[in-house]
Amino acid sequence: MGRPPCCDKSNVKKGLWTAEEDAKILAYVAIHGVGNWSLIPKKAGLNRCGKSCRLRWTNYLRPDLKHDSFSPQEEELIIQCHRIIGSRWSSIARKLPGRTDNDVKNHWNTKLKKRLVKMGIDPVTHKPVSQVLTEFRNISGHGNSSEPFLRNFKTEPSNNNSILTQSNSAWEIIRNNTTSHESYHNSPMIFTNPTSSSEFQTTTAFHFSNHPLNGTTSSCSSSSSSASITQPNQGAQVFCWSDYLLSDPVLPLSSQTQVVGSSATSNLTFECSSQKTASKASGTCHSASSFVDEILDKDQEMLSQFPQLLNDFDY
DNA sequence: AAGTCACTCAACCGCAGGACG
DNA sequence: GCGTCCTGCGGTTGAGTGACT
Repeated sequence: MGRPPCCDKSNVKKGLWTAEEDAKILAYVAIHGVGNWSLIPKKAGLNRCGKSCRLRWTNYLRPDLKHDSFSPQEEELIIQCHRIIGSRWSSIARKLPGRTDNDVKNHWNTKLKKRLVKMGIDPVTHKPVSQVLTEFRNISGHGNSSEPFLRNFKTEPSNNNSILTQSNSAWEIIRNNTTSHESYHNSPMIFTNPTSSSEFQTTTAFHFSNHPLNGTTSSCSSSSSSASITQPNQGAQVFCWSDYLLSDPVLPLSSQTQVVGSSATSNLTFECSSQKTASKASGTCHSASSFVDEILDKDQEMLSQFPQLLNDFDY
């Protein structure tokens, strides 16, 4: 059972705001200040949802907002921030005085993303598209582009943007070419750590072509500046990935409790720079850890290594 | 001039988390 | 601990508008 609606939607006005409605909001806020948005429509004489009033104030009426176009410096900052933290628009907007998260989000989606695509840069990973595709091919271990999920990666040599005209990014193509089950069983899943900068960006790909559910073995690889690209089955350290599947409702328990390490049944490897992770991964399975724990560990590791990078953002 | 298309951006939606009783 | 309310957030939608045919 979901939450009840914040207001009677059948009786509230929707759509664009009139100057009169704006004036009512401004007058009310000037006297009473912001807050208690659910009461404002009634008190200010507006036939609007309180949430809508808050949004109108936050995104348009606030006196500290800029309404001019984005400067090149602001655009550069958005791109840099997006590269580091991804689509956390509110955090990015806090770096841009006078801009709202909605402004930043819209500007990214309508201008900056397309600009990067035109430049041949994947707007998700902020890497050159060619590099993303090369890494994908390498990581997947499927150099043969006749693989169904790789067909879209065939590019016209004369048109560097041919891929991206079909979708927003190589990342999306990868996602779009996999159903949820395909991604589990047949296709690589690539994760980009949103808290990493360009220099420290970590792209991790898990290749489940030999998922236990298929009755065979599994492979996994990770690539980053601090963790070099490792082809499946070539990793130096054994990664007990099945630990992370213990609570996976999709998988039968018997398939999830695969033992690796000395076991020959798994070829899965995971190379990483974290000593903590490495020690955890070497030999013994750490069944108490979870995938989330691993990500948090990674965040902590990054925080300790590059505190000045992450201090700029609110988490 | 009229119709179509593409783009922009204001606004909406649903979800999550915190505060509070 | 639980339910409710409020607020913040990110994704998505659709009206408005200009460019193009």
